[in-house]
Amino acid sequence: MRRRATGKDVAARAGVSLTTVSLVLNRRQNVAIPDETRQRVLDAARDLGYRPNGLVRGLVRGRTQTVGVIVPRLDSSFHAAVVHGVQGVLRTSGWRMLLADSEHRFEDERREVELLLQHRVDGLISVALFDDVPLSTLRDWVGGIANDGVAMVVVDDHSAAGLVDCVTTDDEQGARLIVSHLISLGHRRIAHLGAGDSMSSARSRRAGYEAALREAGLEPDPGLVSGASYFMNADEVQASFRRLMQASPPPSAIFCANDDLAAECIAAAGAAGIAIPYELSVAGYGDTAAGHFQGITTIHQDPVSMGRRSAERLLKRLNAPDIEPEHIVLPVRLVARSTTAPPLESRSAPQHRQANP
Amino acid sequence: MRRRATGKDVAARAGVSLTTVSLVLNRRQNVAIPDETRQRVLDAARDLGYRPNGLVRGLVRGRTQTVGVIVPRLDSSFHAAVVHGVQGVLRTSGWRMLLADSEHRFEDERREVELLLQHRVDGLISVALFDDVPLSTLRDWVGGIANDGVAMVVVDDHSAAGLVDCVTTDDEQGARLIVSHLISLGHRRIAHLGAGDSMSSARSRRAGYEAALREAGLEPDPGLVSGASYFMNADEVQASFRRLMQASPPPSAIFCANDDLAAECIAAAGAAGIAIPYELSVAGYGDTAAGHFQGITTIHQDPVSMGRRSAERLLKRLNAPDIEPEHIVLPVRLVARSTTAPPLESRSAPQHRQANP
DNA sequence: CTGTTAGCGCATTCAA
DNA sequence: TTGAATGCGCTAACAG
Repeated sequence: MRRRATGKDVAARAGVSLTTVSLVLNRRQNVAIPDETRQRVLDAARDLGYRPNGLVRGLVRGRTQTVGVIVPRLDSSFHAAVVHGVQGVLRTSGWRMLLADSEHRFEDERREVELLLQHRVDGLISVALFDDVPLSTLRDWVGGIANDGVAMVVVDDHSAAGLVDCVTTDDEQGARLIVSHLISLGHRRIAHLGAGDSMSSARSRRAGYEAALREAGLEPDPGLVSGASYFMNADEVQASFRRLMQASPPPSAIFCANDDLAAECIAAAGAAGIAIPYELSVAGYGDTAAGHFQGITTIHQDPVSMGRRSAERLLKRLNAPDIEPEHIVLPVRLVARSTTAPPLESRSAPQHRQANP
Repeated sequence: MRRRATGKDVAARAGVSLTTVSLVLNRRQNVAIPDETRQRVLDAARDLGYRPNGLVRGLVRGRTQTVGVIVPRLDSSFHAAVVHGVQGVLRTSGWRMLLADSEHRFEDERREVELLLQHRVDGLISVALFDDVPLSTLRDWVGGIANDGVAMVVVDDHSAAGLVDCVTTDDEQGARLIVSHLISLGHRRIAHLGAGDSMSSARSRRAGYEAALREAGLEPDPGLVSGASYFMNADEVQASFRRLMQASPPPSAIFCANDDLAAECIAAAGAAGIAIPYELSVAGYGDTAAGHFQGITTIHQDPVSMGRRSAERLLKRLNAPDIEPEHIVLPVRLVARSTTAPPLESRSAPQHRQANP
């Protein structure tokens, strides 16, 4: 590898000082440099294939124009879309992105963030989803980072709201929309195959579920709630599904915390010989590819926008570090498809399986 | 933002010199430091929340332990999966990743790479897909980078094979597999809705298509090939589809260059009242979510492995810069699903347009 | 308008 | 074993 040309080399070749080179290359305003000189510098730089050293620049200027982004897994389409949104904003603003993933593990995230900070990123965007850490630990950690003066935005989780900027979608409203949809179809026994309570979006979806029931004069039945995580495998979903269906009376509809769970749920129903949506309605959340192609009734959210808004907010904070932390909530909308329908008993004459209300 | 502790601060607090701090923190072998001193340094660093400055480290050491990754679009599941594979390898090796996207535009890629190089990435992984630049331009560009002594791996395109390391899947073999599958079902008039010839994978798929035909003693008919890009929209696909179906005799099967094109093709067939697979077989390529959920017969490839292999190769080259450029070809396999079947004429007595299976 | 000077924070000689 | 000195490549004051 041949030695890279430095600013000094350019200066020498152009017959000027290092300062002049810097001035020309950084297009400083309020410093007028004769076109002739400027051109000599530019030519020399081109001839030498000069590439200003970004590390040094960052070192001297005290900012790197780089933001660190951490997502749980890059192969989740949701997270990839968030990153895409972030990238779109950063690119057009001349920023770079250091990307890391946490594999959903808090310890990994912590380590990765440490590395990002060592590399002096100016800001941090974290799509924070941990199912393995208490809220207080999370808040302590995030608070510490913010306290260090690092700009940070947390996406899709508002556990750290108040400490740093958060960008989420309106999970509670989404859940409310979908449960209200089921209620308006005539369902009264509506179960929730949830995702536990460690992630704020899961908590919000459950809260929306209960709120919608109460608004309709229905008392939430804890026996109709099951599930521990967004990422349960087929067996775990099947177990949860069976537990829910053993309630008495059994639910006529199940609202699942995401589309993947809904897909598994539908599979479990199929295995049990239960016809969807005729005997059982199933709704999901998130409007992923799985939901789309399988015609699952779901809630649409827009991860690209989430990324975009996060990046915009981060850039704003970097320009004005003292603004108050904000919680940005993006709207969602119901997408009614073919896995939800009126319950059996509200249609024609009920058969053996279900009693009349 | 409070001032960050520097190595000097740590040295002062531990009552040692800067050198000692550096020695301790970098765990240099062949330098024995008394446990007592070492511990004092470690404690001081912890107390001060010392974070070694990665920029300076990179500057002084001449390597940043960072690789630049450029993909066309992060919201494509294929590209996201590649990046995920790359990340998996980098993480476990203590490397970081600067990520950029090109939006499929050569000029953007060039600009982004320039920025990455300014930031002194040690290596580059490019998922290079351009439909807008001549092969020679591409090779000149890549050759220039390699010539500069920058380690580079190109993924999913072998246009630059010989100049830098390339990692692709066996596109030609994949196309051959799928066309052979169609032939073995009895098809003789097999069309190809291709993706033009600017991307090497598209060229390879077409080559495999023609090879399979020839191996079966069928002469490729240029009139049965259409299409200009992987990213044609519905209207464009529809136009291509119509053109293909106007051939005489019309094809009984269409091999599309990717699953999305196949999905559009199926939609176009639906709009034309053509039953799939009964009247027309359609095959895709890539085994994406669209293909999976729509039951499209396709070729499975493994983008995560592609990313993984690329990263491994890059790290190897960084440790041994003079190894010869290699072209790594990953295997693919046929996934037969429900959009392909024997052609109409080879079954029972053909009726006018529709018959009973 | 342009050159000189002084760091940025750390790793790495070379001495002690 | 540890410390003092040097330099990585560049920008920003400050002069001239």
